[in-house]
Amino acid sequence: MTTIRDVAKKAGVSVATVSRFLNGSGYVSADAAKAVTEAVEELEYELNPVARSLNTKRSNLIGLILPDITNPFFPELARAVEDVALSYGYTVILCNSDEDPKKEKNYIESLKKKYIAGFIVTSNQLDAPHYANTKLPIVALDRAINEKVPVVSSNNKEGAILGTNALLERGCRNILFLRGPEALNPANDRHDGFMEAIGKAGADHRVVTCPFQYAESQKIAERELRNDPGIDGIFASSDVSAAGALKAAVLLGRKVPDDLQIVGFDGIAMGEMLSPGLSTVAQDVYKMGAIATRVLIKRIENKPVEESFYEIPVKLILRGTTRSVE
Amino acid sequence: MTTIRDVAKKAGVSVATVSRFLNGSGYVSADAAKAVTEAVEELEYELNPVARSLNTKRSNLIGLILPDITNPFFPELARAVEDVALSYGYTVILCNSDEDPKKEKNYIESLKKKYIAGFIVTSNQLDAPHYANTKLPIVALDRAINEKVPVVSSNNKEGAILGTNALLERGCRNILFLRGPEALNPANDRHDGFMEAIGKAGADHRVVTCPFQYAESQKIAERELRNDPGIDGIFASSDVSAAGALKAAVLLGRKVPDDLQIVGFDGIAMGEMLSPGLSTVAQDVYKMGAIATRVLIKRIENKPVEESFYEIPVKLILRGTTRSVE
DNA sequence: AGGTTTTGTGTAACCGGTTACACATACTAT
DNA sequence: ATAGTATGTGTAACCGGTTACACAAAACCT
Repeated sequence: MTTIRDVAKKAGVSVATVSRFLNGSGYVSADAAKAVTEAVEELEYELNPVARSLNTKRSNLIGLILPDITNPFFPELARAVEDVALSYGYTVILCNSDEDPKKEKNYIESLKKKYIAGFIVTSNQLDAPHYANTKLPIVALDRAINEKVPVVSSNNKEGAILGTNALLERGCRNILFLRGPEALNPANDRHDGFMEAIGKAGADHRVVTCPFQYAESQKIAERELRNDPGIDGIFASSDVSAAGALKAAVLLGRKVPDDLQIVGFDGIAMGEMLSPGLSTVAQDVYKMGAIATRVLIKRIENKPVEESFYEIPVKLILRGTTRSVE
Repeated sequence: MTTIRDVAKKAGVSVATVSRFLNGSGYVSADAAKAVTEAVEELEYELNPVARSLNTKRSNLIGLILPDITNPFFPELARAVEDVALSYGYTVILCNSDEDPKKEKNYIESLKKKYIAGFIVTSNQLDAPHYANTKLPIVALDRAINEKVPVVSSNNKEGAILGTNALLERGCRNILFLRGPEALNPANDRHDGFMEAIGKAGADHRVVTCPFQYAESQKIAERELRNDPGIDGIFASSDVSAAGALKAAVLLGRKVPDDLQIVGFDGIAMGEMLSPGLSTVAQDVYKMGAIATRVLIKRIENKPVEESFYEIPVKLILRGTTRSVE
């Protein structure tokens, strides 16, 4: 392996000059620059990032902490993070936290020892005191940690209004809202949006808390549909819940979208595979990940960050679980 | 930050002794061990992995190279890899290759500089010459690189026989097989299995190549179903293709499973959300990832590896797209 | 001309570990 | 008693970079 000393010798300069040239720090004459460039070329020198890390106490590692990559929401996020990180020369470390603060803390501490450059943290938990102490650059998705940590999230409230109105405009007068867990910021924002839209329209409605899990959602939807056969619309706070509701409706023999219309939230790929295809309020997950990563890298590189709150617009996608509006 | 020198001073021994104790290498007396243990405790010393890496030229980083984490097959795999890696003290780096050999090569070379410990490589491409040169431990999923690289894969042929027989046993006499791309090992094994089972039964059949993509699969299935209304069974080489076929069938008004039965392959979570639920030959993706990681870590740690080929059994999951057998 | 500032470079310490080697002592075997 | 092995420890070089500091030459002042 060729080292910086080999390069220095070949170029007839000192290692300090080589290092300065390579880092663009300090003064280097044109002659020296040329000699170093040539030596690097000839020796096919490549800087050793570990040696560099050891004394700069920096690295190009980014930690991506998420509850579970298996959750259909996260792969696309991870993909975006990795794409952007790669394009800036960073490497992504995958951390499944299972929402367990202990696991999160372990990741943070063990990666800190590797001089990790920063973290992108996705969690459903509202608070996480152990992040507050961390001096490292962090960007959060969907949750506020403190004022100094930039947050990227979807325009959840607007999205819920969009979704609710889609049902109202298509004639729904008795809407079941499958809201997500109270502990989740986004779920609460969506709830606010739903209430606002439904309040304006003055339509009948019912709100039920429902985890973002398929089987459980199906069970809850079935119960609600049995209890109140008059329900003519379901707005679910996640596509997985919507899929459960759709399954329940089909099993109960409810005609979708003729008797019952359904709108989900998230826009995961599965939506189009269902029959009928799931209408949904789609988040631009890729964009969320990409922006979060760009913001993080700006922070890491001490470049100015314009804002500390980024709201990504959502988009209504209409498929077969809603009728066309007359 | 406390260093090994601080510990040495506090314990009244040399740094060499501390290092030997910490690594369990060389001789350390009981007295010295005790003193070092106490000093470590009191100073809350934690070893710096970067400094260690620099001169051992080793690390606890594992590279996970896969085509695209967004593909529903991979999140579970990634999860398994990360779980097992974590339990052995390793850290996982996520690499989306897009099946691009250039990207793969870049990942490998840039991670080599970080003294990465090994790679788990998942790819659909059959060959990858640049892996052959790498001296690093590698474990492959679903593809052979060379004799020295252990391979983990599903029992694809058996699975295809299982899936095909499930259709035959339920009365299918004219089966469409949506086979995957010729370039993929697993797809070819599944094809072999299908041909063997169908040959034994002597049933009518048709084989069509079909990418593992939803929209395309739907189109192909629709075309085939129109061409031959007598098709009473579809065996798809992936669940995504099966989902496309199901959609096509529903849109054409074919009754599933009464007129047409469908079996997929993979066992992704989406299968149960479809209506009717998708019968499928499920791979134990988590297990594949877990085994691959354990084998890799054994190789990294120079422990003996029993085999070089691990075949993970598949499991038939029957849901609504197949009838119950009389 | 002489003083300042800017430009340019090299030496050597340092980041925080590991380990080769030399040396010392204790235990065995003959 | 004596060589030979096992046990135990410390010194210092090394991994491959970065950077503080000292110093020299050139460029810019007034």
